[in-house]
Amino acid sequence: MNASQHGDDGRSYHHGDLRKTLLETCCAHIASQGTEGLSLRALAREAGVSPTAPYRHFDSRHALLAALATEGFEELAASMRAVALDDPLQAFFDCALSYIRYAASHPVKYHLMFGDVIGDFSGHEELTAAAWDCYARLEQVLQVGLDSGDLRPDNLEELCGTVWALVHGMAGLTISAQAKATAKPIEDIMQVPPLRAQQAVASAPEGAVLRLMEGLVADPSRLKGIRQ
Amino acid sequence: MNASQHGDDGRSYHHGDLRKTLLETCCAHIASQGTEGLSLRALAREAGVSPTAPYRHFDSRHALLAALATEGFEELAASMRAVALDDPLQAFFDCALSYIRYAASHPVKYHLMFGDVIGDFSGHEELTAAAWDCYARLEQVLQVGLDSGDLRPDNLEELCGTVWALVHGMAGLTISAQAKATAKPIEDIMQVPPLRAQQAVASAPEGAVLRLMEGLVADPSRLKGIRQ
DNA sequence: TGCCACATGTGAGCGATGCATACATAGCGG
DNA sequence: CCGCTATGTATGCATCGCTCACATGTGGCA
Repeated sequence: MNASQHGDDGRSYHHGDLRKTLLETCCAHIASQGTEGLSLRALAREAGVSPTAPYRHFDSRHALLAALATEGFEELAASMRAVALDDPLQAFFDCALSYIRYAASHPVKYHLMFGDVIGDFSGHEELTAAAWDCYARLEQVLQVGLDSGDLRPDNLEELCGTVWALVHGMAGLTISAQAKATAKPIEDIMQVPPLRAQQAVASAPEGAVLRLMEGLVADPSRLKGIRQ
Repeated sequence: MNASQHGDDGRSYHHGDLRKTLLETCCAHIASQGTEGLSLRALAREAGVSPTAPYRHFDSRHALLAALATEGFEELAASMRAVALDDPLQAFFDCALSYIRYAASHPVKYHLMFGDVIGDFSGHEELTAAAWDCYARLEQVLQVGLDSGDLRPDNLEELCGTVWALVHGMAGLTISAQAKATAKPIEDIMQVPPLRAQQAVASAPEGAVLRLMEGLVADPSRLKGIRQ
C-alpha cells in the first residue's frame, strides 16, 4: 500500500478535503438512517480513512452536527437575503416561501437547525452567529413591511414570533411528508396522521401561506395579486 | 442481599413496575441530556436492576422511545377530547390552545411524537393508532366549525393542514424557549434567535393565536369575544 | 394445599462506538 | 536541505445495544 504517488486513485496519504467529504457523507447517512445511527467510524470507513481521522476536523460527534447546522443557517440566510425589498408585501411573501423551500430541499440540515439534537447553542459561536443572521433578515423584512404600512402596525417582535411560528410549522409538516414520501408508497404515508394533514399544505403551499397571511397584513385584498 | 422479604426497601427480586419506572426515568434523562445520550444501561442502573432487565419490557431502545411517543399521543388526544363542542369557534380555539399547552408541558414527548427520532411509524401499531386518534379529533372539531359556518367553507383537509401547521409551529417555538429557559439565564437565551422570536409568542400565545386565526374564520370580529 | 408454567430479572459475553493518547507522514516556507 | 505544522494512523479503554442461557418469584389450577 504505497501511497506516495498522488494521481493513482485520487487519494494519497492526505485525503484531500476530508472535512467536506465528512459533512456530505454525514448528511447522506442521517437522511437514510437518522441521527441516532450516525457513527463517526462509519463515516471514516466510507471516506477511506482511519477511524480517528475525523477528530482532526471536528472535536466530537456533536461538533460535526453543529457544523452541519451552521452550514444550514448560512444557506438559509443567503436565500432570504436574495429576495428583493422593493415591494414590502412581496418581500414578506417571498421570504416565507424561500424559508419553506429551503426546509423542503434540505430537510436534514433543517432538522439539525431547529430540532433538539443540538440542545444548547452556547459554545458554538459560529452556529449562534449564523442563526442570528437569519433572524436579522426576517426582522429586516418585517420592519420594511411595518414602515410601509403593508403589515399591521404591531410590535415588531411579536410579528416576528407569529410569522416564524407560522412558517416554521408549515415547513415542519412539509418536511415530514417529503421524508417519508421518498421512502414509502403513498398508501403507507396516509397511515401517519400528521402527514395526511400535511398533504393539503404541501400540494398547494403558496395558497396556504396566503390564507394564513391574510390575518397579518393590513390590506388582505392586496395579497390576491401576489404570486397568482 | 436476601430479597425474599417484600416490604424491606420497596423492591424485591421483582421490581414492581419496572416498565413505568423506565418510561418516567427515560423522560427525565432525555430532558436533561437529550435523546442522543440516552442509554438503556443507565436507565437500568438508576432503577436498580440489571442492564438487560429493560429488554423484558421493550424490544429495543427504539421501542422504548416509541412507547413514550404513544403515551404522548394518547394524552394529547385526551386533552383535545376534553374541550366542549357547543360553540364551534370556541371549540376550535380551545383545541388549539390545549394542543400548545400540552406541547409546552410535555416537551420531551412532543418532540418524540413529531420529531425525526422515530423515523418510521410502521411496525408500531399502537403508536400509529394513537396518532390517528389525535388527527380524528382535530378533524372533528374543524368539521363542526365548517358545518356551523364559523370556519371558512373550504376543503376540510386543507383546513386541517393549515391549522395543524400553525399550531404545530407555535408549539415548536414555545418548546424551544422553555427548554433552554430552564437551563440558562435569560441573557443567554436571547442569544439564540429562534428563541428570541418565540419570546413574543410565549408571552402572549393566546393573542398570537387569535391574530393568525383571523384568516381562517368566517367572521373574525367574533374572535374578539373569545377568551378575553 | 401443592405444584408447575410463565413472567420477570440476572449474568456473561460479542461486536461496535466515542474519544484520548502517542506516533507517523506529507507538504511547505526558510 | 531542514524542520514546522497540518493531517492521518495505531492503539487502547470504557461504554453501549443486544443475544442467550440461566435463576427466581408469582399466580393459576388440581
